[in-house]
Amino acid sequence: MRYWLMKSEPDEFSIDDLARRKREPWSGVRNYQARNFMRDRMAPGDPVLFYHSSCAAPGIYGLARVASAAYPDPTQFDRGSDYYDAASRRDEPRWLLVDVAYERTLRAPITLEALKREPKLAGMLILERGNRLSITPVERRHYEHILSLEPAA
DNA sequence: GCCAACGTTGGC
DNA sequence: GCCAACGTTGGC
Repeated sequence: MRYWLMKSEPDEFSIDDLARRKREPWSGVRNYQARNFMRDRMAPGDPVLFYHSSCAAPGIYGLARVASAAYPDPTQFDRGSDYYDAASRRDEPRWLLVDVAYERTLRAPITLEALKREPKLAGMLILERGNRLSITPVERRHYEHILSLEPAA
């Protein structure tokens, strides 16, 4: 089992949206490294940290799980979609997605600011300078430490 | 295959 | 809105 962090802009799709939908095809990934993670490394059941980016308080807002194997992202063939890719062919799809299932919303978000303050999280990809990858693997010890930062119920 | 130009991401 | 960082594109 592997652990992951997946970014989403809450204006586009937030943890609350996922809570309503329960399960969502993670469409729109247009980066080869992120695609390869989904294709080669992700497996159903893998835990996911749901991260809000490009917002007032970026950080981890909830927990989810990978809910399918990778399969072709239909938006790449949809001319009306922002994610349309004219160069991708149906017989050889360039972009893939996985379904993501809602697990729960954190009692309080663990902000990027808070993550940066944790010496034990040094080396996490999300904290590395210039990292823009929308899907990153997370070490188990980092995942567990992050959960330990959640305020008690 | 190099690399400059360009586009995008995402924190601030 | 700015801009640093980084990925992609395309001319050569």
